[in-house]
Amino acid sequence: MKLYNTMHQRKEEFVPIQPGKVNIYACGPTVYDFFHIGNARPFIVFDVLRRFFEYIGYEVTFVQNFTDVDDKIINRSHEEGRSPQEVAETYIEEYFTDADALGIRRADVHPRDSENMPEIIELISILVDKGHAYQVNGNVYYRVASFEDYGKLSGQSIDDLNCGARIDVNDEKESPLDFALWKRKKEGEPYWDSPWSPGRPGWHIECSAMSRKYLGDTIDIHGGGKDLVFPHHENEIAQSEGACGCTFANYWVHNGYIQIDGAKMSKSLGNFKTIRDISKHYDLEVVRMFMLMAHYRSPIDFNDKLLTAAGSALERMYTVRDQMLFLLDNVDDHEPSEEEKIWVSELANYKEQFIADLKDDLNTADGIATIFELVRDINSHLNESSAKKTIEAAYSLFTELTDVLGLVVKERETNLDDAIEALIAERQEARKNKDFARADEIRDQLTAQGIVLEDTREGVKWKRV
RNA sequence: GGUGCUAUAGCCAAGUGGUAAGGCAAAGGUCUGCAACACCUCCACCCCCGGUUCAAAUCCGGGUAGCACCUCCA
Repeated sequence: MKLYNTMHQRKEEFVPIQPGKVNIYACGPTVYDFFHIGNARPFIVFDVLRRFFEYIGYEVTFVQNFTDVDDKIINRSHEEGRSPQEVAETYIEEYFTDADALGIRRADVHPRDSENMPEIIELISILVDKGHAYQVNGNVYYRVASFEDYGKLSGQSIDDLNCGARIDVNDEKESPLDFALWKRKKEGEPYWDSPWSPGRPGWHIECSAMSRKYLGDTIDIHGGGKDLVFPHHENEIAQSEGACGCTFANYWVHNGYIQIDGAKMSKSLGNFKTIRDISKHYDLEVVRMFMLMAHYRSPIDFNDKLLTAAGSALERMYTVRDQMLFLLDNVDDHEPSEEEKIWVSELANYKEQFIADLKDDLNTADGIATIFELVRDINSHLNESSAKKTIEAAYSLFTELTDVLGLVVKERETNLDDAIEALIAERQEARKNKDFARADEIRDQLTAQGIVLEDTREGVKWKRV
């Protein structure tokens, strides 16, 4: 498995700390609102990374946090007139609603800041003891100058950063680059007791503390969106490595942005679209398809036209899946022919190719291309005279591959209203009597209801659109 | 100013030295009562200019255009 490691800015062969095992920490959402399509990308990417590692035989431990103590949540709670905890709780639930619809599996652990205060405070204490942090008036800051590797992930020197920094005025800090580990509470804010003051953690320390607690001092993979490289992940490294004196994460994996009209989508620019909004117009599986059709590090533009195209592509996968299920129900159980046996044995090439695609830095775009080659092969080889075993082999491979991507997950619909069944029967009767006007009338009527009819050699079929 | 990224068909998008995957859309065909699905066919001077090489979309140099980070942000 090769992964692009932001730390060294190149693809590297993945070597796990423990053979056969991989642990992954992905930065999760700050739960103060519905998440948007830009947030969704890393959730989907790391979900696929995890599924693929499992597919090729790794035992995966996957941790994704919820940031539930934060300025944005506090602001929101003031706006809504309820407690920060209630705001966080609400949006954690909403996260799962959207994530489920996107086919994102639950992490093994979804830790929250509020539930890990002892670990966060302990980590800050270690940093203070080691001289990497200092206290001023109940606030604790990280002393960036004490960590000589600072800037190694983002490829910048402390001097460069100092030079370009748009710094906030803060007399308490020794250097503008220093960042808060602990903030003394202000009026109306939630707080926890600590050796320094009643207050709350800064916005980088949680990930260091929770990664350490659940996965250990050194982990295999740490990931998130590209915009987290600096300062978030840079600061995490300073905290974690400053505290333990060892490497924090062996591989740093970052996904590219979603753009709107070529510009970054972000909450601050206000040009974002929430997944919840999109779900009103599209099945969210289409969004997943759309994301995976590009490599995770490429920036991708988002608009309705592209989403519609992704929907058509996904539909093609469903069509072949349903066709195989149909054949399995209707074909008799005879022995496969010699040609069929050869064809089945060659299916293994698709699997091999698919694995090679994803092993190359999780190239899902290539993986999907391979699946479409398989789709064409299936469509041109399987029919009502195929042997059941042959169809089963193709079906099993197809679902195996789409499962890795978390696509084609909806079950085939098999039930229709009696009224619609009756209409379909009436239409068949009309067609038999060459009353095509009536037949087309019924077909149009059903289309208007979202039921598309197809007259095939194997009989009439329907699907919902 | 510092640090990175991107530029491939109408649209999207893989491909990192051997002569352009895949999807969407359009066109022609087979199938169909007509459609739809499916299948077949068709669709690329790989941003520009130099260079290295038997061979470059792919490597090197120089341009041009766009984007991002350095500030909360996936």
